[in-house]
Amino acid sequence: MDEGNIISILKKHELRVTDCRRDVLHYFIDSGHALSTRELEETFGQYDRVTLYRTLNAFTEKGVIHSIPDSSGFARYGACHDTCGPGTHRHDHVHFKCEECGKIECIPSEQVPMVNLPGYTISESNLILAGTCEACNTLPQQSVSQ
Amino acid sequence: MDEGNIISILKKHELRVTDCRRDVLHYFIDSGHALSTRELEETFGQYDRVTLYRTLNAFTEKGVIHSIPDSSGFARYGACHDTCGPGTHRHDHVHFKCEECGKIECIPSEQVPMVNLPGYTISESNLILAGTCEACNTLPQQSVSQ
DNA sequence: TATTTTATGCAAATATGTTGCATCTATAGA
DNA sequence: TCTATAGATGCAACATATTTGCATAAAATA
Repeated sequence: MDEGNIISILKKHELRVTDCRRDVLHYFIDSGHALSTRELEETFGQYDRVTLYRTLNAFTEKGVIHSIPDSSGFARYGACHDTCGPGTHRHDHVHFKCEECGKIECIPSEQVPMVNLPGYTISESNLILAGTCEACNTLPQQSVSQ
Repeated sequence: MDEGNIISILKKHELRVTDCRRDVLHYFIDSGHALSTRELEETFGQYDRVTLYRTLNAFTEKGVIHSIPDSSGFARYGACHDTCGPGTHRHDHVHFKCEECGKIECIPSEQVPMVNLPGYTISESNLILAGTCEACNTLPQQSVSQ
């Protein structure tokens, strides 16, 4: 994606355009998988850890990215769909976590089923799948990166 | 649940019966919601933090409890169904997280849908719902405890 | 360009989770 | 019931993750 689009996404979400935010958003959109804070720290050593954390929080609050439920205890994030905005966040996602390579992919095509729970209000619905991804099923054993 | 049942559950899962394990398992079974490590530390101040972490890991390995995917970045745990054991863990769960009171409930009756992803092997399937629970929908505003 | 609002970097604090080791205890067997 | 032993506990220390305060720098607005 080109710089113009990156900038317009930031502005649309009421975020000031800074180097850090441009670089991080670029990376989110171009990488096909969900990102851990660890991976972001390693990728963007030029920015302070604190700045990266604040960037992630700002992006999450404004609906640019969403945090992904994970039982490993580390926060993970993925880029939101175009339809997400400050007040119009689309709250249903399907994610697949590969136990071999550790990568989490967003599966956009699948529909998260609606569940009926009388008395409850459901605003968000996340389906988390885990197993072995296509690449790891095909290729020989890969190194595991949490 | 009475002490005899607690002890038999521990033994059935190849776990030595100790005070800490009895108390923690009791609490898991009697509380209707999923527990954070934070809540366990606060509840069981008489036991060392390390012991509680090791208890959680032992319970998880033996299939007494399961960790619950959560986007907040904290580990959460819930008691497993009767069908779970050291080698026979049921790897599909539905959980509901209330945004008001912060509690996570296990919804045992619902079926997690099977998703077809060609080339992928799916070994686990978790559906995470979020919104407002029945109690918070009925009662006036409650305090939020993460 | 001047002003204001917000982002950044650094230091430090807090939270979360693990490891090593000495000691104690639950369990099984004599 | 007593004893041996594998495993559980507590303590100290470590490792990593995340947040907060504050001074400075930069972006947006007029």
